[in-house]
Amino acid sequence: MPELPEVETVARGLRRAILGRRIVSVTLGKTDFIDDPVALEQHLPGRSIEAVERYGKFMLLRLSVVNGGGGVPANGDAAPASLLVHLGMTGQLAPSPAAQPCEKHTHVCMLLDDGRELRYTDARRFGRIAYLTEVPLAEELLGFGADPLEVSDVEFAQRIRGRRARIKALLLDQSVLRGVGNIYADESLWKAKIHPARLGANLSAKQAATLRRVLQEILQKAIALRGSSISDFLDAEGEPGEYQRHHRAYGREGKSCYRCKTLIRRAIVAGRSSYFCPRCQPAPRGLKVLPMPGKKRKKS
DNA sequence: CTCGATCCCTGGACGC
DNA sequence: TGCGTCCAGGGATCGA
Repeated sequence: MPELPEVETVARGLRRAILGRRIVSVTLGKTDFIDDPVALEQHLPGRSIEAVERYGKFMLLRLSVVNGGGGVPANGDAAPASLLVHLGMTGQLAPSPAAQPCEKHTHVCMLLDDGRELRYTDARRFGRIAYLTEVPLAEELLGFGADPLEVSDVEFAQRIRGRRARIKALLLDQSVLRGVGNIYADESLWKAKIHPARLGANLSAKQAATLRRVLQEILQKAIALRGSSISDFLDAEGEPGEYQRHHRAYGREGKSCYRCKTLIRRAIVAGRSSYFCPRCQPAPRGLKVLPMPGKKRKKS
């Protein structure tokens, strides 16, 4: 489940592996998660990858302007463009030798000028790929919130304490903060001793400041350990991350809290499994969060 | 504004 | 072994 640290890890790996490489040709598999598949086939070949950036959970592969020997390219690629990639739940983007058989669920193959292929595989296809020129890209990125690693104390407090939504929902909301997902939301709330169902507006200034600080510490540490590999996250070198060993809340239902030994519980908050210590992270008064609707099925 | 429900998708876990 | 069922979750969307 690639969140900010995992995406940052992949982006760093790609920078080392494919920067400056030219895309020779593109082969597509299933394309229902690609904005405009034809645009990839038309506009990627001939361009080189000039930069790899991360924006929240997105990666941005900056493409060179094509200038094939003097004239304006026939396909109009004389303007800057980027390949926007979201890994969704199960997406992987990594180079492989072209001779190596493709993994199952490989949906995009970009042959590079050094005999490798940059391949995108994604079993569930919750990811997204889009070829975008400058203006559409800028519009695309407009709606996103602050970078959690950069956000100031004041801005963080404004974005959180000005809202009556649950803090868990706010942390997951990409228009509030870009890049935080379920794992790092739960980890930071545990470390800050804040219950996920608390309302943003009800956090004290001190709690908001603590939350911002621990969120940044956790994200930095997770990046240093190359992300969390829960089920199938692999970086651009095909290696798993290590941060899952440091999880204190996420996925630890029924295990004892590292601080107080109370058993970690799970509840659905903001529509997501949320793990917390019921003692360290006291529930807000009047909380109506059904701790786990049992085996709730579709209503009959 | 905020909420929950629903859908997308497949692999893996689990029950029988 | 093999089936059926449930579940995970980021994000879009829609109705309450």
